[in-house]
This record gives sequence, C-alpha cells and structure tokens, in this order.
Amino acid sequence: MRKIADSTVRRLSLYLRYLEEFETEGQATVSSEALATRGGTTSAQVRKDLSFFGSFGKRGLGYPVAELGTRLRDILGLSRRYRLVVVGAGKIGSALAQYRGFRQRGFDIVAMFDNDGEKVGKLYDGVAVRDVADLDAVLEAEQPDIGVIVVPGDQAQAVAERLVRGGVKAILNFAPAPLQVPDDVSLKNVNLALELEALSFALASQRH
Amino acid sequence: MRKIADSTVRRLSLYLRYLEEFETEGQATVSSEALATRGGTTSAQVRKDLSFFGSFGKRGLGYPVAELGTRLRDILGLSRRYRLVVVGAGKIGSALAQYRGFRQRGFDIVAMFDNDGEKVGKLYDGVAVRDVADLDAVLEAEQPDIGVIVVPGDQAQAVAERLVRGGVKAILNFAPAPLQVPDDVSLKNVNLALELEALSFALASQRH
DNA sequence: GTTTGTGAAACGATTCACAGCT
DNA sequence: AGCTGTGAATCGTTTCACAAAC
Repeated sequence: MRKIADSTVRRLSLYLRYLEEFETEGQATVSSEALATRGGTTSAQVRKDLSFFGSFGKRGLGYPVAELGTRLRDILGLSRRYRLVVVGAGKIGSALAQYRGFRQRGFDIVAMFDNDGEKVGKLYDGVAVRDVADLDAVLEAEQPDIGVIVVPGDQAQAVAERLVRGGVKAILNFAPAPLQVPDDVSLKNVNLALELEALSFALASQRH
Repeated sequence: MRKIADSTVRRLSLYLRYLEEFETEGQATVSSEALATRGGTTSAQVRKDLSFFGSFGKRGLGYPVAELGTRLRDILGLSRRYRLVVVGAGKIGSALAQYRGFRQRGFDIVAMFDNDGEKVGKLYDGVAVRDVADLDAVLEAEQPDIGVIVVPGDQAQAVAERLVRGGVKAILNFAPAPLQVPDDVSLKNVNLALELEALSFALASQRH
C-alpha cells in the first residue's frame, strides 16, 4: 500500500470527528469546504486526503456524511476494538487508565503494570496493577495490540523490547526517551517536555 | 526573525538533552555525527538545524559540548523560568501538577483551577485548586506565561479565550478540540485519541 | 585527515486550477 | 451551477556533496 503521511492520518481522524458532529446535526451530505472550515484546513486538502483512499463524493453534491464516516472508520481501523497494556502506574499512567475516552473510542485497557510493590494490587477503573515481572506472561496470555509506556526514561527501552518480544505491534511512548523498535512495530511519542520547550522557543522568539 | 520549522525546534530540544548527557559523560566536544546517532537523525540535519542560529562548531573538531548547550538553552528560551496555570484538575490535570519534570526544567505551576466544588481547595504538590471563577483575577495578579488546558472539549475554547484576554501568550491544549487563538499566541496540542487512532491506522495498514 | 557550514538537488506535502460529473 | 477528483505548480524540508577551516 502507498505510504500515507502521518499528517494525513491525523486529519482523517479529525474529519471523522466532524462527520459525527454533522451527523448528529442531521446533515446528510457535506462539502469538502464545510469539513475544511471546521478543521482549519482547505477544501483542496480535504479532497486530496480522501482521494488517497478512493472517491467517496458526488460532484456537485459533496460527501454522504454517514457513509464517509463508515469508510473513514474502516480506513483508520476503528471498526474493531483494541486491547492495551499500560506499563507504569504512576501519575500519568493511572490518569490514562481512568480516562473514559479511550474505552469510548474502542481502546480497552486489559492490564496495568508497575515495579513498585506499593502500587501493585491497586485498582484503576476495574483494572488491577500487576507486578511488571508478570509482563511477559500476561502478554502471552492476553495478546494485546498496543503497549503504552509510562515509565521513567531510563527504563523505557527495556520495556519496549519486552513488549516487542511479547508480540505487541504498536507502542505509545510517554517516556522522555527515544525508543528503538523494529520496522514492523509502529511507535508514537508523546513528550510533554518537548511541547513546553517548543512553547518556550515561541515565547523567546516573539520577545525577539 | 526567519521562520523556524517546528520539527527543527523539537530536534533542538533533543540535542540539548543529548548534550547534557555527553557533558555528564565528560565529553568536551561532540561531532554532528555523534549527536545524530543518538537522536536517530543525520549529521547533515544536525548541522543544518544549528546553522539557522549561527556557527557553533570548529571544522575538524566538532562542537564544544558545554558552550553549545548554553547556546541552545538561550535559543530555546530556557535560560529563564516560566509560570504556568493549569485549568482543569481532573485526572490528567492533577497528574501534570504532580509531575516533577516540569519544575526541574524551569516550568512552575503557579495556580490550578476547576469548576467542580469537590475539587476546589485540594492541594497538588503544594498548589491549591481554585474556583475557575477566579481565573481572570488570578491571571491579572500572577501574569503567567503559559496556560495549560485540561478541561472537557466543549469548554476548551471558552477557557482559551479567557487565558488570551488575561494576557497568556502560549497555550498547551490537552482537550480534544481544535482551538482558535490570535496569531501572537502560540498553541500546541496534545491529543491522545489522535495518537491512538494513528496507531490503529498503522495496525490496520500492516494487516493490509 | 576530520568535520563544519552551506548552496544545490531531491524529496515530500500543500495549494492551485480546471476538466468532468451531477 | 456546484463540487469533486486530480495533474501540475508551488512551497517547505531533508539530503547530498564539497569547499573551507582546523
């Protein structure tokens, strides 16, 4: 399959949100212009993004809201549910576990892990924290799709390697450390320090 | 000042981390190649990124570790401390408040807000949660640099507008909603749902 | 000999503009 | 007439490659 840019995929996710909004508003069709306005992009961009996957609209009319939504869910792989494991039950890890939005959108946390005996056994939204020593066994038993890494930076690479060995094919990394994973494993990083420093740079530039 | 790409700024932040590592390792100089290897990029990229701001290296030798670190901190605006307000004291908001990494890197949370009476008055790492009704007054009194939005999506735009009116020039938005802010206000978005959906897309594509 | 700094080339993403369908 | 789908043009970023400095 043709390589799709990350920026395109992110916009598709946004279009799907807007389609759901248009659907609850009772709109049957929507133009690329209308989607663009809501998403802060251009109509040409919307059409180009969609054209990578097929032609879903009717000239003169626009796109059928409900049907395009279904197609986007298929394209994004959101017609199924995903099984997540969260490694690290600190502040951020436990906040994620209790965030309802994930479950709502099809992402179920099936297990949590920590290496701190104090935290092992705690329940977050019905999921018990297990000892990280059990990680490999649980990966084998539960066959999760996605691993979420929320451990200190110096432990992140080791956790990533255990997840990969356990068959996980997608990793969301919150640790402030660059991870090496095989080509067939997808990796997304969320680095709060980097975001704040980008804001710091912008503030410093403004001030001249 | 010449427009610097966001991707460049993010790499500069990473280089700074690596320089700090090299410094504790006792390295006096470092080559663009060495920085590139640690950061998963190329030596040409490192040199190009740095060249936007000056020429910091010596041909045949590399870059002086300590000095380049100082220069990068200046460029990124990290030679000073920043004052943050966090709006929303839910799971993610309170996790952020308790995350020591921010303070360590120069970002001090000076106030937190919530509209839930249950949460008002709680202390997170020494910072009390105040009623969001007090937001405008506190902005005036505290003159914070950065606002962090951690409220539900439908309240995010209103909070952003109050922050902007209160003089905040940089916003970090965790709410899953696109925000409109004036051109002179910097905005970074962290959208966990979008990251998970990008992983979902990658998994779906892999499977064909 | 080594490594920087930087124009030029290559690549990738966005925007333009219009032919073609409804 | 209205709006999509898309090749061509533009714009921005990364990579190449080499002269200059040490």
